[in-house]
Amino acid sequence: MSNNHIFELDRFAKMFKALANPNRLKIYIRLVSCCGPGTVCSLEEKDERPTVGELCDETCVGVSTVSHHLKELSNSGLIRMERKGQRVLCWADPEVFQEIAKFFSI
Amino acid sequence: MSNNHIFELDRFAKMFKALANPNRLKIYIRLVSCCGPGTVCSLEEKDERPTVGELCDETCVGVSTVSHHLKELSNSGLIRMERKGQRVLCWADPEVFQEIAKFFSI
DNA sequence: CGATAATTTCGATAATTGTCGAAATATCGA
DNA sequence: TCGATATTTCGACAATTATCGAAATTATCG
Repeated sequence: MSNNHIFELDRFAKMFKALANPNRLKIYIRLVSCCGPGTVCSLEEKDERPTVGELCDETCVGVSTVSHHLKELSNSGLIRMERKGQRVLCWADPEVFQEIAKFFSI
Repeated sequence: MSNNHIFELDRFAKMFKALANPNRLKIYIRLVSCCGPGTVCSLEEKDERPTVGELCDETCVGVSTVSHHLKELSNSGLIRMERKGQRVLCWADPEVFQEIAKFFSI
């Protein structure tokens, strides 16, 4: 942030936009808490990754809305999604998380 | 983030929303680079704080738009503004910056 | 194949946003 | 008080967004 990087303004703005909705932020925090850097999930325990339906239950918002929010989080690069049979597993991208952390470091 | 805080979801979402527009993000980065934590400006050299007009020149966007963006950044808590004669000085709130940094720390 | 379950897409609607130029307001200096 | 400069407010408009339920899609299991 404070260094003279040619800065990927639009990319970061897009990520912040993805975090600008309380429901999406809630989802993202949920995904970081289970699958962020430093968690077991981010290494091996991929079973911890929640599905779309589980996130839907937790946020108490319509499933189509959750699906839409997840797509936006995914498009911004913050999270990843992968089909596993009938379900789609979601997790926060640890490297991108670190990138933002670095953004906010002096 | 990873600790069990009762989390101020809406407040943070609002701050991220303020950063979700490229022009506002640009302004915020500008204000952090001169008036953020660790900079001289945040301590004593308050003369470094840019005015609305200066930010307008740097962003190449209409003055009313810049004024509007600054208000939004200010409303979210990210920046502070203070009238000094004819001009209004702007700077990033160092404590809030730290708060976000902490948010993105493990 | 047919039924069931999970997820996405579609279509719609109300609400919000980014931007501008013009007008209004505030402050200073002479 | 008048004129110049800086900033905010106003009014407008096109674009985007959050949300929902219904329909379509994808995958699993008998």
